[in-house]
Amino acid sequence: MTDLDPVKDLLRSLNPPQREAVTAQEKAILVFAGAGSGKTRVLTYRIAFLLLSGKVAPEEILAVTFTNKAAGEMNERVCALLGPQGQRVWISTFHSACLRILRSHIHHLGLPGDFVIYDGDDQQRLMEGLLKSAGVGLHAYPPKTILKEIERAKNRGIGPDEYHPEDFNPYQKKAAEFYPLYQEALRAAKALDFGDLLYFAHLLFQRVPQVRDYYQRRLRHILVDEYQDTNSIQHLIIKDLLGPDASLCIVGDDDQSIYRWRGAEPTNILSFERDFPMTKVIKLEQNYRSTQIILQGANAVVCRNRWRKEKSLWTANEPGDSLTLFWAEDEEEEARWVAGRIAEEGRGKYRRCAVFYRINAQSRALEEALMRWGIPYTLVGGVRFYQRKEIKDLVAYLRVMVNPDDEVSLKRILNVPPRGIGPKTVEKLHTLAHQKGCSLYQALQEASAREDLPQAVRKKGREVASLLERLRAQARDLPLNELASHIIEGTNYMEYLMAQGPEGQTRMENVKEFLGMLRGSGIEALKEFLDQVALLTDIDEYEDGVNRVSLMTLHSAKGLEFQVVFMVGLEEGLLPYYLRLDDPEEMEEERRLCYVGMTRAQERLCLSCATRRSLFGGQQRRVPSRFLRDIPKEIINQEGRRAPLVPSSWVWEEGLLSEDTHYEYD
DNA sequence: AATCGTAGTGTTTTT
DNA sequence: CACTACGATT
Repeated sequence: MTDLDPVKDLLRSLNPPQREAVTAQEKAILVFAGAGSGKTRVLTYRIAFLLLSGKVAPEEILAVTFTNKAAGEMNERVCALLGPQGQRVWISTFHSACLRILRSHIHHLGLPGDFVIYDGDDQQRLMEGLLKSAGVGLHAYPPKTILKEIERAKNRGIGPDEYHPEDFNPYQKKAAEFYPLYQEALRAAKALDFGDLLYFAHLLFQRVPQVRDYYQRRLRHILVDEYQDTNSIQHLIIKDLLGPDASLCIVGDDDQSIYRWRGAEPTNILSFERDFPMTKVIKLEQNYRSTQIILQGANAVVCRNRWRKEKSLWTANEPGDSLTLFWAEDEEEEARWVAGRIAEEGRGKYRRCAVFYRINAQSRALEEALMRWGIPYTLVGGVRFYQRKEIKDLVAYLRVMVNPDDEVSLKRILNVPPRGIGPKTVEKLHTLAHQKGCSLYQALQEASAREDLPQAVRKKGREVASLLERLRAQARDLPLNELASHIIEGTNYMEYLMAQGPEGQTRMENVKEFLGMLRGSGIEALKEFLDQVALLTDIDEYEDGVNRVSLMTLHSAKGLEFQVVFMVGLEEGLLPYYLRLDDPEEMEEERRLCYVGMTRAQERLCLSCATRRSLFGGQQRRVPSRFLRDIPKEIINQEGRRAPLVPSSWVWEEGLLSEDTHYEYD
């Protein structure tokens, strides 16, 4: 029987701390939510609770999630609880939220609202151009490294004029030099990079108080998920948005912080109470997801971290089966074992199963084995769909339709497919643009009228310019898929791909798939599409509900759960990854990564490692991961061959196991 | 300007 | 192994 009071009805299914988190009235609420403790539920119920109280309107709530997919799911769940008014709650990622804010207010900063978003690839091309024209060697100063420094600065809210690192290393020196130039180039291209989306949002709030006040007045409740993975600038943005009377509820788990390398500051959550003195702290420690044994194993791994908030996750679930460990000869045997095990465990219900690995390169052996067993699978991530050359080419065309000033995109397509506009011609166009102080696109328009340019250049220029202009006119109101078809026809793109042999075949498939994904018509729909594409993540593309095994990296696995989980490659150097062994803090993050993977499992957790593995070209002898060693052996059931016990005298070839890492199985 | 071949290099995780 | 950069050739 359901209660007539919807609020009571809502709260009945929650445990006491969950209920407390949902109903708390404090201005600052910090929820430590262990893995599988129902935090998404708490967040959605809290939103529902606020709305049902009748004192809060949907527009007054902002919920920030980590991925677009999570945002979409939360939106669905809120709507399921409340009906259509749930649609009006603002649920979004940091990046999407900032994008929306900037689209309507960035003009206050003297930037146009119809900017495009540059991804890492675009950033690199842009930086490459700057370095080249400044005569800086790309080998001595890789664009990537410089960009990393700049991004680091942006993530901490440091602008181009304030960037003066104290312990200048050569890269930082170059970064300091090029940061302003880079920003200028972005501005000229009417583009913002990922970092800018956050940095400019913060800048906007700082410089233009009336915009900040508008949001502060409007937003009475802000909720943030995965707070352990926020960086400084995101923390600042939350503070900007939070008005004096608004309440902030953050949810997170320091044990699941796995994005420190990307600038996330777990201190944001750990020192939250210091930032907001009257914070109400709630701990969700009951796990509803996993068996006791899975939890015990995961805890054994993570509790060895020194830098963590003490907590005790427990479950009322069954003890469950032992963890399974398989010691393979090499990665192929490992993959065969996984496939065989899935055929058995999955019993045709493949969607129950997932395989996690540290790096994408590991997926290959698994794919081959699964294919051989006839087991359907989906690969999350890897070479991202929108990162593929052919797709990026088409996206570049579409971008130029919207924003001809986008120089990186224009340069990308100027000679794709090849139409005789090589580096020399581009150079000439560039000088022309420089002389006239106009954009490359305008220079292209004018090229045909210039007597001082060679015949060939004028002709080619005229052809491309008129093609692009024609398409641009069509972009105004044509359905997007038709527009894209016109691009393909107008450029003979398919013929170009066809000439690339068998590889071109798959590319053509991709292009066709891309065409199928285009919806709507007109320039506004196009803009919206481009925004979406820019902020898409691997996991956003992941479609659950299909009956397939899921293959993904441990990072992508965050936030998901599966009945049966396989974690492969539990070896020193792979997990923990060899590049992160020296720094103890990074080492702890590897440990958390392992913990995140393990806690995704509901019923069964199968672990594996190999004694030999060919990776990066060569074959390497491998030693089992120290994380395996931390799991009490009473809960491990070794399958197949008995594990080769690892004598402490084994020192890994590359010296990754130092002598003080006493390494012994008994 | 385009294309093909070779040599050399460096391999994470992603908004 | 896969990718790129660069150089020689068409």
